[in-house]
Amino acid sequence: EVTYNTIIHGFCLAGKMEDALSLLDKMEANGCYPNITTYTTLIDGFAKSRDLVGASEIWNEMISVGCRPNVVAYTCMIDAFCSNSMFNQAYDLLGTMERDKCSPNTVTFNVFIKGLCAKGRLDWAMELFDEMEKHGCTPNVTTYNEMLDGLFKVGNNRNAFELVTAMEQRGIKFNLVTYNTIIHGLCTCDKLEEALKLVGRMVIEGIKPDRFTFNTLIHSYSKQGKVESATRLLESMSKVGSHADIVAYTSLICGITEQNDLEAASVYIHRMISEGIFPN
RNA sequence: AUCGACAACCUUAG
Repeated sequence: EVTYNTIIHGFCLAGKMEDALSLLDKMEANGCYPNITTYTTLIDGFAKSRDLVGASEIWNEMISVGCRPNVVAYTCMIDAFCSNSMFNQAYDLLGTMERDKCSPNTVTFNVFIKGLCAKGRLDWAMELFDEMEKHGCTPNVTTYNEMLDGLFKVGNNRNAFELVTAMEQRGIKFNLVTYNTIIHGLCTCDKLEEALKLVGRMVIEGIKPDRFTFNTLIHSYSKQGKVESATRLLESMSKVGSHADIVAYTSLICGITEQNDLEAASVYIHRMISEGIFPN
């Protein structure tokens, strides 16, 4: 079963849900019984493909063969509802979990909060954020990162920075994503100097800026017309082990093009191609 | 009172 599960997981990651399903059929035909992991893998795959019908079909099959959903299965199904913006159904399922003596955990709430944040439903996300403690689920750094990102993206920088302060007070260690999220938030409101200060701070903390960090800054510099700085950043990436990728080049080239410097733009297009990165 | 191996959450351009 593990072998089947692993391959099914591979198909799900590739978004090839038809192949995943035919493998499920095959495993059943060969006398292998799908287990809870098989079902959660498939439900998660459908959730990520935003295919609620597919997810529900697996869910129903799981129930009909007498396989009891566990916390992962419920969480994946909540994810499926959330990716379809069906938050009321997701919330109902959260209630079902409690009744089913299958308590949600921090990941369950994180999935729900992520879905709400993705749709700008920060009001509801903040409620859940408060509510999860009452369910015995402590927000972790991922929870905070999701909330921060959501708050910045709806332009609620004030609450975002309050949350940053709260994290510091509660001793939540910032990770790479935390820094990248805040840096992105600062860049979005053109506070590039503040963003650079944070880069300095993360380095001091021993956290290496990655391509998300660089790309965010390159985009921001390009947008502000500071193409030289953007270029310098892109050039420096390889020195710290992050290879410039399609996002870095696209951001820089957009900036250069804004300046009507088409020759420079074509230089970078050729360079990215020579590095095996093809413009899309 | 679990041999081991498989499943769920966060950040970047367009």
